Amino acid sequence: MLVAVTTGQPRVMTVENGKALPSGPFELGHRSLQSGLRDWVEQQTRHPLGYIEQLYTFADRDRAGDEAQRVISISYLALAREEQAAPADEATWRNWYNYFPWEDHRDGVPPALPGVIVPGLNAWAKAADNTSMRSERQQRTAIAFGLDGHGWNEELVLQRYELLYEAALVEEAHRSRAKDLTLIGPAMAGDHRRILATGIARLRAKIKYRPVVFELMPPVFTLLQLQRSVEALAGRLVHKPNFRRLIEQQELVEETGTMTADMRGRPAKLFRFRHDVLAERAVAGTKLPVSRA
Amino acid sequence: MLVAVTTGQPRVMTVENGKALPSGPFELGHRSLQSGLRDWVEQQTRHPLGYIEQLYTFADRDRAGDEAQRVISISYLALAREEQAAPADEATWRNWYNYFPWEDHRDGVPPALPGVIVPGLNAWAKAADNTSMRSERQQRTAIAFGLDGHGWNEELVLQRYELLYEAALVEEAHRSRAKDLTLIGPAMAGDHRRILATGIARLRAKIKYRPVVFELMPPVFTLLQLQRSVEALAGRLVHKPNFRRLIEQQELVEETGTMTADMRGRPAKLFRFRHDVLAERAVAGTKLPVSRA
DNA sequence: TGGATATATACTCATTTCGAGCATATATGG
DNA sequence: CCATATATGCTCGAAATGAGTATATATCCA
Repeated sequence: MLVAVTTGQPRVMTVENGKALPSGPFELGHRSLQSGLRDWVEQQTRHPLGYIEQLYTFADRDRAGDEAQRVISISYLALAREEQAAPADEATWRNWYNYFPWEDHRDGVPPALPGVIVPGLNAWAKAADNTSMRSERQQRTAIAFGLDGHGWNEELVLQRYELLYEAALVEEAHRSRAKDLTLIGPAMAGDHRRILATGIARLRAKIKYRPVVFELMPPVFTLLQLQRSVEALAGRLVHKPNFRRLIEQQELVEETGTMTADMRGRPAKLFRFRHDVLAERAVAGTKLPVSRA
Repeated sequence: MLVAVTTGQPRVMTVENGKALPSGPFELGHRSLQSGLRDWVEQQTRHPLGYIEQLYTFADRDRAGDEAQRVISISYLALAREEQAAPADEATWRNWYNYFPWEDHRDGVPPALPGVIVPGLNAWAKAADNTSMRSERQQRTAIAFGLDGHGWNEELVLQRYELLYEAALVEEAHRSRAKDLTLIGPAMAGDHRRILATGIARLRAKIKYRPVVFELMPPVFTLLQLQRSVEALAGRLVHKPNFRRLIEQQELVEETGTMTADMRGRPAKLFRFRHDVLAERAVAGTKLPVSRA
């Protein structure tokens, strides 16, 4: 799962007309899985890769049809700067909110939430066999989707996807697509959408305590651009003065001396990431003000 | 990697006379890797498993000698209550600080740190080829081991182990064990000690925001016992009143109504974990006051 | 030319959280 | 009865956090 941010939107590299994440067989002859992966992706996409992190290893039986030969899939999260050349054939960048329309709260609560999802999940909860199961489904729904006083928690991406899967509100949950339910968002091959949800959750958690956003930024940027990137990933807006306060007091960036031009509004200072903090803080922690309740 | 806490010490299940972590081939015929693992461990150790989490998947070439057939190893972290019957043959619980004597700061700075480790790492740093490499090694050492004003960070277990490995201060780093260096702590088979370090780091990070400590506690416990377990894992002491404040104000536990007896000092209330918070908070977050700087 | 508008940047303030110390209560052991 | 060990409750100041306000400097367009 390869992520970038452009024009204020989080993008993910897809293949097969947006129906799958890039994947490939493991090549022998590399020192490690990571280096093998890096070579493979850079060759496929002509993008230099920044940060790479392992997501999860699957070997579940119901993934591939046949029993005898089980495939082990190791999923990765990688960050890149999109700017450069177009991706290789077949591969395209897609806004990840295409696949998770309920996850973008930057312009308020997405219409699909009160419109389709909440009613659908309520119906699913009511359809449970007994009372305790019903109330458990109700509670999980309320926590995951921030209903009755629970507040939206942007990190619960995977829990939300799994609820929708259990409630059969996403296409992947159906073997045969006969149902006349309103299904939410386009499906992807296999469990690729689940991997996507895992990666988004991981990234949303990580930007709060590791300086990984900078892997997604161009070499030089304004503080507002940085803020927009964080907001794109988190799917929610942050308080501008507080954002700047945190960035500056942690000395994550330094001024380049130059300013933006050709923009609406007052020109902004351009900053660059202080790469020396990687040594100090990659390890020791950072914080971004994506609120926590 | 199977973890428990008894008599105030963090233990890990080992085999081969403490030289290896339990491991086994993947059995087909299970629904998923996790369920397969759970069955396997419960059968091997006769311990019911609580929490399970995937650690990391390796397939590095230098792990097994031969090239043609590469083994993929998926490591897991699992938590259990030790109380019950003795483990199966060959398997024994060991204090994990046997393998990482420099990680236990509950009684102050371990003597091995100023005695052997810091001098060893300094020598290694000085032996670097050029100035920038020297200062980089110095800085990594200072951050990881909390030297010159950096403060001890208990989560950097893996970084510390890797430094010691790079500096060839642990036995695993030597193919031939000819060197006359003072080597620190007993080695384990393959990269098992590295897996252990990864697991400890993960667990130390996790107890701060997820209620996983309770997986290691008996059904009923005092607040001090709970505190001692946290301290055992974290390798550092916590402030008692603040610890109690956090536990109580988050309503993680409830009184059983009974008290301890046969103890020195004033009898303490016994508590049990409120399992309902798993629904609310397993997902939404918790905090423990293991300090962060 | 002069608002309207958009962005940049600086400062303030109340609330919450956190780390640390102090005080008191109730047991055991001699 | 006193030393000691543990339990439990309270206070206080420093730091972090969330939210609001004010001012500066651009562009756009009537």
